[in-house]
Amino acid sequence: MTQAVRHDSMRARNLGVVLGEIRRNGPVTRAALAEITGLTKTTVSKMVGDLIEAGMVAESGALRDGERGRPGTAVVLSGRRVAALGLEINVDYLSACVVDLTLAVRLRYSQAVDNRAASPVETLSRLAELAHRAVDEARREGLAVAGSTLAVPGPVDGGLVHTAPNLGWHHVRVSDLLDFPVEVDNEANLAALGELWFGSAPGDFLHVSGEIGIGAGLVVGGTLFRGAHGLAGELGHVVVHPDGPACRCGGRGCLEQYAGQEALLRACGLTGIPELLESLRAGEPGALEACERAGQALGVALTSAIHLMDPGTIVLGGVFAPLFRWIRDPVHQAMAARLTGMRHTVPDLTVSRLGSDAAPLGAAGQIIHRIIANPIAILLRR
Amino acid sequence: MTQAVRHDSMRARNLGVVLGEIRRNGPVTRAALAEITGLTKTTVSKMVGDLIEAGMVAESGALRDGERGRPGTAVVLSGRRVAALGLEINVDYLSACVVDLTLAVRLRYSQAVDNRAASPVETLSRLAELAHRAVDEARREGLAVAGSTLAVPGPVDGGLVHTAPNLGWHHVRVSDLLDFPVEVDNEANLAALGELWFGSAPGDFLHVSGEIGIGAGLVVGGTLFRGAHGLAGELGHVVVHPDGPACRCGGRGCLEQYAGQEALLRACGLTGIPELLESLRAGEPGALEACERAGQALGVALTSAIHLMDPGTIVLGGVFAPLFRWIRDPVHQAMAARLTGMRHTVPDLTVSRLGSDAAPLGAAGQIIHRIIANPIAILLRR
DNA sequence: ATATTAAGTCCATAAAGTGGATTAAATCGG
DNA sequence: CCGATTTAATCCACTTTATGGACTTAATAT
Repeated sequence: MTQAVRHDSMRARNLGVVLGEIRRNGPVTRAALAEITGLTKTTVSKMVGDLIEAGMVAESGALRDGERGRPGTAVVLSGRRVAALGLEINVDYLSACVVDLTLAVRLRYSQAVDNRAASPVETLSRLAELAHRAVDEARREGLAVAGSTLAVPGPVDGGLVHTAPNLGWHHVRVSDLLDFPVEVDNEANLAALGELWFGSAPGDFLHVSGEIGIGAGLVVGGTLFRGAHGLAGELGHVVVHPDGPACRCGGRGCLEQYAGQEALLRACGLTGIPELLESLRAGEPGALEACERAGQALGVALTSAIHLMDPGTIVLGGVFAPLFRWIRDPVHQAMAARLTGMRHTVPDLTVSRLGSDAAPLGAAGQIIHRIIANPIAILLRR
Repeated sequence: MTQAVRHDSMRARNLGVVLGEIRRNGPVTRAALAEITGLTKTTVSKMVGDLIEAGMVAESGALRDGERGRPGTAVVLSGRRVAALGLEINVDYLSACVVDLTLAVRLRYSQAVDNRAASPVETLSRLAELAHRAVDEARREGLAVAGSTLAVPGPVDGGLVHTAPNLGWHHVRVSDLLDFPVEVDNEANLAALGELWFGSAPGDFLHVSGEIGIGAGLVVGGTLFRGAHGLAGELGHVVVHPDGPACRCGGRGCLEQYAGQEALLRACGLTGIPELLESLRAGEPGALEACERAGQALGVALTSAIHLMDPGTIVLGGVFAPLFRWIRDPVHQAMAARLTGMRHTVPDLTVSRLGSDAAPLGAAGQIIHRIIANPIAILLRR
């Protein structure tokens, strides 16, 4: 439902529009912003002044473009003051990063811990420690951390982690166990947003994050698609073969049974992804064939996903990123053979540059993007 | 990208918010609207006055609710003046309907024509005739038709019908061949919206429209999901069996090859849906088994769709509506067996009450809903 | 050196919503 | 049955925010 607009919310929204255009259009003059937004120069000037005062925007010198007439002074986002904290809990590590308003990564922490062996309380208290360290260090650099988001490997509904099978979590309400406010979201969702904001993906893509399970995040028009209950994107359980091997989800022939990390390693008799990469580089036939098969299955599942969700491009991330060289062709062939009749073009198949960093970056980016869309909260805080 | 708000657009938006709440909350008093929207009574009163003057809202008498204090006078949407035209071209008929602002169907026209035998120009000139008749008759009843939408059986991108295989259309730009402005959209999309606004579906569902092909429209939070190029929802080509029979799309084992109208009839050796229904009612084993198999395949495809798109409920429409009695159980069983491990609940499986009327109703409803969201265009026209 | 052009600021004005006061029309209690 | 209370709707002076034209500033062109 659309909300009513009042004078204060009009101003709040317009501040967000101006700040958003400053972000999109790099160094811009106030006059250009007025043109872009449709607001008057007066209004834009006043807003830019407020944003500068709040430390969110800075003047970046005169913009001499060779045209005649008085040159404008361009403004850009400033990373000096406002920042956000991105957190991730995964099976064998914790990580945190601090990102400023320009989306520059300012701090990065990582800690190897086996979280399967620990209780949610233990894990979260370790995480809190990491988070406090990050916030303190950020403050020493003059950054004010305006919010934080936590990525967890499992479906999340309104701050409640329903199940994170690989962590052994059930019904964990994270906010009850942390001493600072945090938003919680699914790792695959945040990884897709990370790819959107920090990677090279355009505004429409399906990001496949193959970790232990296989998740996917669909971004359409720069917005994450979440479905009715926030459970969309479970690519790992798309049916590849209705009579295939039983899956831990209760179904049969799910993609995870063909292209999941465990299935992949089992198929070539290896114990870890590093070993698999080594075998692939050595050209061992068993490893190559296992990848070929996994790629074909992934191509079949992606075909269904493309018909249903119509993504712009496909970005392979997580463990599929290092394996890209070897799975690209089988995936592409399986898709091309099935899709060309219905669509003029088969979606591009690309690889994520971010790998496992995508989720915490997306987590921090989510806060930053919310601030840029609605900077009034920061203005009022001062 | 969010647009800047100015005084005029603030008013335009708030008018839409007020009108939307009048629609949602049935007969409401001005005071209640002020509470709901967060605007003041003064503002709401002024807007309701304007909307009444434009004939979009009417007072519906005093609302005596037994509470003490002065009773309010309730207002409701008025269907007196504003209306929209919904049009449909399908393989063997043309249809048109006029719907007023309250979503009451005021006029309905239908014409049996074999559109496969006709050129797009012929078909569209017949359609124009039907449309003009509808608009004239509506005017005689005091209705002003504010816009129209046309449903076609095939993917549409910005007014261009790329291919409508069952009509034999290729690259038809409809607006060039009609003498009145019309929006064009895919039939499955509009059928889903018809189900949303005229049927009994809640705001989150996947509407499956099985006609010659099998399409689907996903509605999330009352909004249709279209994907990156408007091609989302091609349920008929979700892969059920990667090595199954070849499909006209170039793939193998698509759902259409198991549950499409042609496959279904071929499996039991019958020539039409009426005959199939008769056989089913007579309990003939061949027909029952064909339905059982089609239902299982549909259940497998829906399982993939649910994992990927997380719909609230599933609504079966088109030819699946009359077959519902016989396919419900196999579909449900196939879904339940595969889904229960991952989700607490399997989406409800319901049947559409609208059948083939869904698309033209959705077409007209789309115009009405746009007017309700942005009534300023109508106010200015007077 | 002067004309022209464009950027940014100033200021009076307009548009729209706010909030408290007022009037209207009910119910409640004695 | 009448006054007190309560809620609806309207009225009006005021606030917030954006507008638009005038003005100032700083560059290029002639």
